[in-house]
Amino acid sequence: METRETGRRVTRRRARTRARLLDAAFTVFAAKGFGRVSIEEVCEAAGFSRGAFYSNFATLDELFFALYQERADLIAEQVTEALALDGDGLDVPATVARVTEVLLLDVDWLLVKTDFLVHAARDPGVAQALLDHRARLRNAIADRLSRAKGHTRLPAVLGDVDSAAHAVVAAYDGVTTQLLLDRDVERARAWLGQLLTALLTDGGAPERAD
Amino acid sequence: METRETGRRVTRRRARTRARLLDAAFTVFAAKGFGRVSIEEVCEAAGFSRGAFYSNFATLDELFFALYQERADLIAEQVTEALALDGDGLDVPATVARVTEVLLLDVDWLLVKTDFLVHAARDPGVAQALLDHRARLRNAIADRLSRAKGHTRLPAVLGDVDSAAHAVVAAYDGVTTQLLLDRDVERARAWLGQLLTALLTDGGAPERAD
DNA sequence: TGTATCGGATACATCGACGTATCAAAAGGT
DNA sequence: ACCTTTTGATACGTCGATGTATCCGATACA
Repeated sequence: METRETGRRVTRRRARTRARLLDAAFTVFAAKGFGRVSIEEVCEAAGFSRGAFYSNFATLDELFFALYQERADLIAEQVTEALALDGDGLDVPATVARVTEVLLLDVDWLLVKTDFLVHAARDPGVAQALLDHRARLRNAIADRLSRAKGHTRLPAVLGDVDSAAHAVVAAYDGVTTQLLLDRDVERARAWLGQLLTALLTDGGAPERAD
Repeated sequence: METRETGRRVTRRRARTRARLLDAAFTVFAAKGFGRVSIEEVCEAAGFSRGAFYSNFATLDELFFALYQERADLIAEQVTEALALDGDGLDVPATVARVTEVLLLDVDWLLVKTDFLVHAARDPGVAQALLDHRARLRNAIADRLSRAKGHTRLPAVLGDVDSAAHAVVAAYDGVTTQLLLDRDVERARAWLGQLLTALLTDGGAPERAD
């Protein structure tokens, strides 16, 4: 009778509609941009009326935040996995290729993510969430690099592995920007691979056994 | 409304109000984001009523586009200037410092620019304009690099100067993304400088005369 | 199966933004 | 100074989006 801690009595249906709303929101946001989407459009795309929305979210911002977090966690997981596939002996080109594939998988996601960036840039709370997510990714990369230390060496200017991880993220963001404009995923992947190789191997020269 | 070809009889007042509208728009867009700004807000910030707006622009998109082009041309000019200051013998750190200063001058501009990117990503025509602007910048950089060739050498993976110019732009975009979130301009400048140095000098090792 | 609660649909009132039509003042030419 | 054209202000009608209040069907649990 009480709905104290363990929550509501009915949760199966609720979870389903919430998920459907998030999925629909992703599609609609990707197509039109967060700033040009109304609550009603999202509901329509999900096959609900606005009642369902207001029962699950207070505002469109809230839904956007939930959507971002859901997908961002998914990506973070995939990246961590792609990083872990090698043993300790970091095969730079192969790992770079795997990670690149995950990061530049879906242009729609990049669109939504950039919308979210613009949104976060004007709201300190949201910005913090995004910074946290980025830090998580960076740490995964830094861990990977430091585990491989001794097997491969990094360029001098990038000093510690943290700087190197920062550089990787910056390269990713930079390539993303161009990709949003020309929509050429293959080229972006190749280009990101080249950039990361240049950054992570000493001088970018073809590998020498040492 | 039609815009006549030859003779506007009155242009002084018109030019002034147009400029004031653009300035006000910049402020308002930077503060709230393009997607959350109404025509009336822009007019109010400029000290006009909506009549003035509709007399000068057909839609908010049109104003946004005009605003972007105005400021982007200004930046391109400044960058070109900063690139030309050296003789032929490209002093990498000094030039990088100058360009970095120009590119990361104003966070408000970066906010507006990123809004514009998001906007362009969903409109092929606008995207083309942005791509053109980026190409102009890239070419200025590539020219600079090729003029300096023989004095300095580039890392092998970046091959031709065009790739190097691409890398510079990508680094800029990447650093911008982080800057939008943490708003630390000084750190961003230092970081961009470090990145560009790592990319443009061979392996990032201290320069050797060759 | 009964029943109390939950979840989503519907209807309604409100509000803000938009675009236009019209008007008065300003500006420029002569 | 006069007259014409431009330019920005005002007033109006419209439309879409929002949030809420209410209601009915669905769902879990006894």
